[in-house]
Amino acid sequence: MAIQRPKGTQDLLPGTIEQWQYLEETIRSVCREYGYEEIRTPMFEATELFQRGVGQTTDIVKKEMYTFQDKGDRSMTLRPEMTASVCRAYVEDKLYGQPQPMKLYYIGPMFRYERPQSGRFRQFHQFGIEVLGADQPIVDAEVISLVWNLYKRLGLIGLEVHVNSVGCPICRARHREQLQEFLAARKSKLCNDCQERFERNPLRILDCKNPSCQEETVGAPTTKDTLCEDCSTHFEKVLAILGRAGVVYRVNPRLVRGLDYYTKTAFEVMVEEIGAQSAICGGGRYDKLVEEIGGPPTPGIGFAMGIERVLAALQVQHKLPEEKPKLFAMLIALGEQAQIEGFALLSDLRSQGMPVGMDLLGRSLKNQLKSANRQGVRYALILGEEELARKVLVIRDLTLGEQMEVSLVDAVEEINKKYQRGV
RNA sequence: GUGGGUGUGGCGAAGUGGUUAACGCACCGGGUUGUGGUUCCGGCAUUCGUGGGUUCAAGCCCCAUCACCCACCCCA
Repeated sequence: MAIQRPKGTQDLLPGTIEQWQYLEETIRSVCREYGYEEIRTPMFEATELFQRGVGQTTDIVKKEMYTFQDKGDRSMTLRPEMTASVCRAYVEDKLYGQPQPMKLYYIGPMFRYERPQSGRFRQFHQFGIEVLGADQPIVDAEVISLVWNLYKRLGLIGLEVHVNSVGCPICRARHREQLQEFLAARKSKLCNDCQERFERNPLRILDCKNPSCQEETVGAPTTKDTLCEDCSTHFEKVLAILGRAGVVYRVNPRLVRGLDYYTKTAFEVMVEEIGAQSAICGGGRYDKLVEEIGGPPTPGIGFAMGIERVLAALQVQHKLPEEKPKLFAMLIALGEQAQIEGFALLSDLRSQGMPVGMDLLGRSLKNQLKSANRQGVRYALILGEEELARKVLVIRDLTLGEQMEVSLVDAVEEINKKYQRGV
């Protein structure tokens, strides 16, 4: 058996790569409009960065990291997410010394060692943004509204934006305590998974899909009941701004995010119809993270969006742009001399910005035309010995089935005219 | 890590023990000397993921193995 690509990775081939480019271009223009600048960080980092940044107790760190020893016997890890890296760069490159806040975005591959399934890969791609150095509720609203408007521009429908506040470390601890108290009596009625979650992550029980667990958690204390004054007003302000901006959201008091670093605002965007992994975006505020990895106390907020999942949603909703012909014209040269002259003509056309091609397989006139037609090329530029002798070029419109002759000296100009007209 | 499903040419897909492995699409070539899109003709799997086994005989049965898919956990 020939060598195969590693499990959970993919080759992006011509035909789909255009969809990626379209999505990336749309992302970049929305980011530009919101005043975000791109950041690129290494694809691997010291393992410790993720252990501290993402959190020792998370599944990502406990079982999903691609970790290896380098030749200097240092433990390195392929990045499973990028927030920790961006915060590391913020500290290491002293971005706190620049005008604040830093508004950054990234697009790139992430790596998690998991069993692949629909919408889940070992190498997957995320677009994300991070705002560092601003703690105002309006920042939270801007971040959420950026994704919202991106999805709107892409034409996605049927999305659900869930918003919650997980509070600061103080009220979060109180919530956890009250929740455990509430659930203690019902623990035996919960599913096995939830019984395990009881100690490790009781908040997650609220999110269990098991119907009986949902029943048992009715009336459980929510984050909303336990938020401190500061967290609660922050949350209210975020919601007010979002509402006025036209973002349709749902407050979901059961929304808890999996990564340890979140504080206050947490949110998630879901689409059904792309399979079990329906979250296409997740994010929130992380006011303690920069400090955690050794930087100055700095508030932060961001999100990560799964490129593959958004593409899947665009696909099922038929919102991807149609495939366009790659070439505008195809030169059909007959005879060696014509091939040499035609090749030079192509160079001229290309230098004017026109995408043009010619047969590279030595095919007959008939098969060259057939091939041009199948590729959806609009014009065939026929140059044979006869044309060459008369210093003319036949421009054949393959859509209309009509052709005209132009003198070779005027050819580039004539073709360019058609190109500019878009026909 | 756990459970289920699938594996036939570039793609889709017949075939459920018996001579040469349907068909469709795509691709390549041709239908007399330089004009495509329709049509016609031809080419394109010594072989059915891989390795064993059963049998006179296996793509079809058994075992193992690998790969992919889906779901759980969790997440983008």
